[in-house]
Amino acid sequence: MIMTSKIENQPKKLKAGERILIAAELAFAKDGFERPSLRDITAAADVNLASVSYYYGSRDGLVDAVIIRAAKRWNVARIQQLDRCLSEAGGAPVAVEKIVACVVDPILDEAKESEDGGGYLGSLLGRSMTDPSSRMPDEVGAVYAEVMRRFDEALTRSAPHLERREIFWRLFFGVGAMLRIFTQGDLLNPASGGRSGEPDWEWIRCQLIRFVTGGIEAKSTK
Amino acid sequence: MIMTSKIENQPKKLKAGERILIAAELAFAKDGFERPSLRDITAAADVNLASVSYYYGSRDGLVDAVIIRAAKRWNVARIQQLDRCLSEAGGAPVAVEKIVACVVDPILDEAKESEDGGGYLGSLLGRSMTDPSSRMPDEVGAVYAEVMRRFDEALTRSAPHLERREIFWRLFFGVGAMLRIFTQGDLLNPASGGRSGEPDWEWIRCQLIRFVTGGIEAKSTK
DNA sequence: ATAAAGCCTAAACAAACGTTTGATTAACAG
DNA sequence: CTGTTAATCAAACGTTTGTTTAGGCTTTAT
Repeated sequence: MIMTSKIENQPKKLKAGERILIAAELAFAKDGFERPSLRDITAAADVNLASVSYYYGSRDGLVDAVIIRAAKRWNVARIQQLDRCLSEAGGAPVAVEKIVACVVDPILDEAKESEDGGGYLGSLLGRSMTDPSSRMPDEVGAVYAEVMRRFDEALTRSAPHLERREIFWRLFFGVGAMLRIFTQGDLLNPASGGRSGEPDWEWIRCQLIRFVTGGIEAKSTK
Repeated sequence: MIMTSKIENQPKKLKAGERILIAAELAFAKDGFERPSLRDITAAADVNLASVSYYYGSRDGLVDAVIIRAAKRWNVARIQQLDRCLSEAGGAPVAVEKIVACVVDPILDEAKESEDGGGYLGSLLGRSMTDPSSRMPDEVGAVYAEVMRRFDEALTRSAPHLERREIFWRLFFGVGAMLRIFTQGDLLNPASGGRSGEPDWEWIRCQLIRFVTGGIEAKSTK
């Protein structure tokens, strides 16, 4: 018989490899790359423990896969948004503020839309760049290099007062400022400073972009 | 006999509790709060494994102790430097740049002087604020609150264009920018961007301070 | 239908972990 | 000295870890 085996193939039923990836991404973002055990992850994904070895070879392989997937997703979105800005400007330099937005928006958007409101997925980025256990896989290093090259190119035109290495470091600092939103646990929740009911993503975004833009536009140390 | 028991009490021979703390601080800064095992740490400290339980109750207790020790050290230095600036200004508002220096210098100085050049001790701060496993102990939360209050007070006078919550968030971003120096592993080493022989701490410090100052002085979103 | 490949699973593996124990040694007070 | 407390130690405890095994099930191709 044909129909008996699987009743339906609705979106709920992904293959084990995918389900692991999704569960692992959430677990790593929440608790770091070290703490979640494969038993935790596979239980959440509702797959067998051995599937991790089958699909990713080892736990480290799974960590790499999660990082690669997220990094590509973010960096593709960054370059797309930058290209859009560049074509809109039609040859003229793009405002620094807009370039900064291209760097941070893909991350903030994803965090904003994350249903648990905590920006777990955004915090994954923070961890993937800060955790000692996350050795940057070569595959994703190349993607970052390309992104860096593109933004360096754009800022060379939009912030001509800066030296080359200053552009690099100030972008670097800007990313650090953004990561801080995610890596400080329960700061987006109420009771921090003001009694804001829920994290006001748009306000924070404005604040971040203005801060980073101000930092980049600050005068050179030449 | 009296003299036979201990030949000398030179600085090399600290008590086990201290030696654990020192070894653990280095290990946690290098590899995060999760990875180093108590066997690694006690071996490096040249003490018995059970000493951790004896002095700190548990592994979590040791993590807390390391964080508390470092956080107090840094925050005391920050407030001291701020007080010095305030008294030098003699009632007038202190330049934003100087306030920023008070926040970052205690960390940068310690990293600079760290013999292995990698700023491991500075990276400990980054981890203590980013790692999911490092729940901020209450004892150190109070210290941070005091530091925050003092710097908020100073910036209210030196950056009067900002709302209260803007001051908070921009300081927050500034710390994130600083942390980035430490949490990106081998970026301070050569082969990154320029072929600088060794990390030029003074240049990086200037760059960081200028970036953060520019971010804080950027116009309000009011 | 039969074979082959891909996918999934329960069970077991050895290794490493944090913690506890009980005994031994050092420090010190009366 | 004697007695008491603090500090250190080797050894073992019970869990939990990532990984492997061997086999069953499903799908695809011949």
